[in-house]
Amino acid sequence: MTINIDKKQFQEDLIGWFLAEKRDLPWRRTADPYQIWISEIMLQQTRVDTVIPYYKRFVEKFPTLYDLAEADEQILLKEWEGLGYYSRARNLQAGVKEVAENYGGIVPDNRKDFSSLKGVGPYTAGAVLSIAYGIPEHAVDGNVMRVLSRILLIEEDIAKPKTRKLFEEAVTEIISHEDPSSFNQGLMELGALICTPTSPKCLLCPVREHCAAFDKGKQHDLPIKTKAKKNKAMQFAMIAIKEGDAILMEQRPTTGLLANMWQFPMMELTDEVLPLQIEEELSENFSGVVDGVEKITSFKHVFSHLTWNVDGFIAKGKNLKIPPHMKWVTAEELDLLPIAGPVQKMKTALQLRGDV
DNA sequence: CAGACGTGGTA
DNA sequence: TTACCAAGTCT
Repeated sequence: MTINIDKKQFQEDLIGWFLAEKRDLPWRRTADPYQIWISEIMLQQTRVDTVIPYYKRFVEKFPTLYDLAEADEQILLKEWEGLGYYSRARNLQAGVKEVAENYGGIVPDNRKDFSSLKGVGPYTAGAVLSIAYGIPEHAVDGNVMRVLSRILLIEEDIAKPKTRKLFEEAVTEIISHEDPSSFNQGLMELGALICTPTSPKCLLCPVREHCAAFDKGKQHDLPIKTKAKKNKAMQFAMIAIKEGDAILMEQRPTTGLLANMWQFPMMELTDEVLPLQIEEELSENFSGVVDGVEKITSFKHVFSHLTWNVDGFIAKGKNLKIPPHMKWVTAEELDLLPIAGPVQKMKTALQLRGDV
């Protein structure tokens, strides 16, 4: 591709602006590749304001790479609770363990080795290598594609995986070799503060004079991005089964949605269900007695790709035979289990009633 | 490659 | 309310 900008001047304008205007973020106060790695994983598809408190707690709880490598997965997931995309946490720990075991605890300083780690894709590899080690590697995220699509007037669909390579080539071409860290971060910071998806602040832009879209008045038409499809709805009954003070919880499978997280036992519904039907089905499933089923709440939880419509019930259990992925917990133990959004809503409903 | 994979903020 | 988004990666 042909790039019609003055590279040297562009780098100077971008980096100069970044160094003067950059936000004071927690992960910009460390030079530790491990901590920078954590920040990049947390920031995937997640807002800066959301990440800040999680990042602070996380590095305090797991200050060194070895602290995380040795951490119990339930503790780890509990720290990640509410951040979403939970496989990021488990992949991060898998990556950290590999560094501890195979790299002497030193985060690899080259793309080939670092990219081989779980959860480290092309963006994260470039981000950590450039920010932590000052290596001139591309780090192309959504911000960078939006910013460069405007500056270079690139009209490819950024929703297509193939397009990212085009931007990686562009960055490789124009990245500063004197300060690749500020260059990459500057591109992203510009996307976050100035070159925003809607209403870009072009009059405040430090690289306006390099921008082909601004020159042609097309900044509002870029980037080109095909829209996502809408998600599907599912119906569930979520049942809080109590035997005395103990409450029954189940752990989700090790793969897929909310992997290894905990929840109140759930039944997928095909249509409207009555408390009596729930009693029958559960009594049969647990080879015991489940009765006193009562609906206590109803809510909707929207994930990125699907929606759960949940009816929440309470019930009493006697002499239940439970499978290995379930366990009885006290209210205190319940607070230690990692649970995701919909389960949080159910737990809140129970707490309001004084049931847990 | 298309779809799975969370959450909370904003228009 | 609907839709889109925000520093992506894995299968």
